[in-house]
Amino acid sequence: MGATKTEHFTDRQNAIATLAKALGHPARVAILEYLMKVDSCICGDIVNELPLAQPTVSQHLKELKNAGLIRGSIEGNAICYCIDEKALDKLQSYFAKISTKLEKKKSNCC
Amino acid sequence: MGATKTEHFTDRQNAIATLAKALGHPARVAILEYLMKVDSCICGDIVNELPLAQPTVSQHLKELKNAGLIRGSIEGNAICYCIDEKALDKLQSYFAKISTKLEKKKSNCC
DNA sequence: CAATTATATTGCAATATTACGATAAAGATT
DNA sequence: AATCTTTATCGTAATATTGCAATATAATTG
Repeated sequence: MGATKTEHFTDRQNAIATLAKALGHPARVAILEYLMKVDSCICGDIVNELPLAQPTVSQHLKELKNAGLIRGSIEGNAICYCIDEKALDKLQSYFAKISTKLEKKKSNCC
Repeated sequence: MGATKTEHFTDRQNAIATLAKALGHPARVAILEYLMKVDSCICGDIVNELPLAQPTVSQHLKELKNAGLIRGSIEGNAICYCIDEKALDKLQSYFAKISTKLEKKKSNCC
């Protein structure tokens, strides 16, 4: 055991979980926010912004990329990372939908 | 190593990461959606809805509760779980803010 | 082409998560 | 009170994550 039983859940549930999991670490939230802050996707220097060693940051970037939250394009010998809006829109619309549904119900319980 | 260095990040970043992490497993997304679907917070039978053993579900519920996404109240010998709207509003407004910011920028890169 | 710069990968240790059987706890039912 | 129902906890195995030093890779500069 120890491995998530993804096959038992819907694609949609797995997709949301994958995105959420990618943001389930403060370093990755910080990376996202840094990419938001700088106007264009400044290449590099994400490492300098974070209180973590370069290999660790590289790994977090990889996870964000695997989840589809950021893209990286080679720019000389540096790499230019930027946010993938589609993934964030997915999260945004998911939670927006939930919030409006909750609004309607105004929980008749607890 | 292996432990997240939360102390190096802002409270806000940690808070978002905690909520996101809690939804970083499809079973917990499924639980949330089930609680949305049933009108009132039906007590019990979450176990029957999920393809996981009872102790596993109990553990997932605990994590959702610890993250503040759900609340549980004792109702006889059963327990009535329901969504905590505040936590979901936090996520909703976070991603809404990000989406509008991204909209404005229309990424001048990559 | 040697040295530098920027990022990725490897390998590994520490810790966390996932899953479940067995069992406990606590109220409900008979 | 004995049993049933419902949920939690314990113990444990399998796997995943986090973090970093060392090293590799690849483009850039001198």
